Amino acid sequence: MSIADLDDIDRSILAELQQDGRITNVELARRVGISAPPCLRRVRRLEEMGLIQGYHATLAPAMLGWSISFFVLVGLDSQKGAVLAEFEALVAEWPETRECHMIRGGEDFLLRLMARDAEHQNRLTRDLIEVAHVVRVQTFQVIRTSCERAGVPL
Amino acid sequence: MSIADLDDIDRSILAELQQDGRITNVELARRVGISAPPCLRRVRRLEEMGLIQGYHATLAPAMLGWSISFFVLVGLDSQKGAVLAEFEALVAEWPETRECHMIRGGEDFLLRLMARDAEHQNRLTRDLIEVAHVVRVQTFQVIRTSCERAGVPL
DNA sequence: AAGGGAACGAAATAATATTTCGTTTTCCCA
DNA sequence: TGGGAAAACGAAATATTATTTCGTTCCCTT
Repeated sequence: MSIADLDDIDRSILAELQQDGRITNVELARRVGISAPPCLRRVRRLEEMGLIQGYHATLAPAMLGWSISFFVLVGLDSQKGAVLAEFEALVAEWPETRECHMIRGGEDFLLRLMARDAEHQNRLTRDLIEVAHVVRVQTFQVIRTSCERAGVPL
Repeated sequence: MSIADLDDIDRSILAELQQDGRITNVELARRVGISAPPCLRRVRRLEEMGLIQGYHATLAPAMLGWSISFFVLVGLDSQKGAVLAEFEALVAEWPETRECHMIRGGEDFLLRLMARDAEHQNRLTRDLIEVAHVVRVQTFQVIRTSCERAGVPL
């Protein structure tokens, strides 16, 4: 039940499903060079092993009214576990929070948020500054994204 | 052909597919309260409109040997269009590059990279510094990710 | 109120997923 | 190195799902 149990066919399956999560099992089997039943068994096994965590449609943010994406470096006045966990729990409740990474290298957290417009973004930034223990906030507005690959290199 | 053409059922479909991209059309139709044929027609329409850009399996990076994720703030010595485009094209060729955002707010780019181990990460960071026009590099190593939501708020 | 376009849904058909089971391959271990 | 068990395979049968067809309904406009 580890990476060692993966052969080339498994890796091909993962690559194909990462590329197209709605490919049919028949087509997937054809591409990786085995018949449908064992292919499906492999997919189920990869899911059960937790290697495949789920399947998601990728939507177009701008077309849905979420035209602003921005990152925020956040510094807290304490690195105690309870303070960090409290911060994480609070920002995770905001629907605009897409990612919250605890980091090493200058500040404590790097967030990615989405906003419907500039006013919305301003409100989010102000709200963030008001959060308990937050002492520094540095915003990086995304102008354009030239590369956005889902998942892992395969 | 815009967001105005979306009704509540369309939004429900998008939310369901963002949550589970491999749900069957029958189940999707049941959840959004219509029968299968019109549901499928709506999905196809949303795909053609570009609102649904694709479907992807979400894999477990650590289990596949990609245990390190890190962000890098990159500053260049020029903001000329050709220089920016050249940088984007170069880092996009690296398989370890997952995201490359041009940003406003302190530096020029924010990258997200993945590495197999610390040595690999060091090599990537050194390579980045050697890239033409790069004058500043600040690395933020991801210690833990408490929130990672795909897509947009719905 | 009548006409027309768009969307719906039941039913039929096509395609795909999944199970079953006999065969082949792989991998230990004597 | 040979034998045997376990695992994986794939053809075929079955179950489920996707997709098309087509008659009906619902609006919306005039």
